[in-house]
Amino acid sequence: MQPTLDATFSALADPTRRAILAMLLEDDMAVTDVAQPFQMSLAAISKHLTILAAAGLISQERRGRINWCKLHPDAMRSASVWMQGFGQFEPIDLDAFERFLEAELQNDQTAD
Amino acid sequence: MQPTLDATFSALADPTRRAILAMLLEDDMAVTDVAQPFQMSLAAISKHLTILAAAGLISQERRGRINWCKLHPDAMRSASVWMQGFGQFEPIDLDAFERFLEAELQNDQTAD
DNA sequence: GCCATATTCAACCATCCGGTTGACGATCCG
DNA sequence: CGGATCGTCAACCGGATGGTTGAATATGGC
Repeated sequence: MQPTLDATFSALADPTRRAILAMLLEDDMAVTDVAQPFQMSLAAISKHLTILAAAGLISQERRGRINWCKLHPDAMRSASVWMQGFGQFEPIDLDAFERFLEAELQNDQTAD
Repeated sequence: MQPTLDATFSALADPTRRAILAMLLEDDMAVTDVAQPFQMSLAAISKHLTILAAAGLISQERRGRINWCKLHPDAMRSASVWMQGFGQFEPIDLDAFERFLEAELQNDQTAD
């Protein structure tokens, strides 16, 4: 069963969670490593990850004492298709995407 | 200035608001007409419309005592591009979109 | 002018959300 | 074994969110 549009969109509505997804684009990560760039507590990040997992956007696989987080971009498909129904947006503008990613990361990682 | 991804995604996170957008795909509508299919109060719908307008997803133009709501799908572009950066989702699947729309409307309009 | 219509405003309420801290349960390592 | 590391759980907190109702403000039509 696919997660709902509700779950997807509200998971994506938080900048911290979007930044996490962007980080996971690079590689799978342990929870502690995901949390490292942020100012908030580990517990807070853990909650965010739970929400992302509930929306199907990531999976968490425990190996030893490490919980590996893996991106599942397919979970965005429904939401993406839904939006595209409102107007065929250009297939993909990677330049724009890069700019967004950078902005996101700068906003959220608050290099101290 | 473009509304933020925050505003866009959280506006889209509510099923009522998504249903409203779907309705506006057909045509511009007055607030009262937008509210008609829903069970909640007019004031509640009015608030939803304010949120959608703040996110740039609709505009409201007052003509006489009627406030006309108009869809602005372009406001979804940033969010759409952001998501597409996580995987090139098929350009557009109109069939899937139709199904989603129908599901949305059935869920939200709660034919009394 | 007066009444109905269209819409927002203001106050209020319950619930959800994002964060905190502190305790706890596992697991790895020396 | 014992200590450090990884991560979640539970309780708590303040502020946002989604809804309500009732009054207020235009505007339009007779």
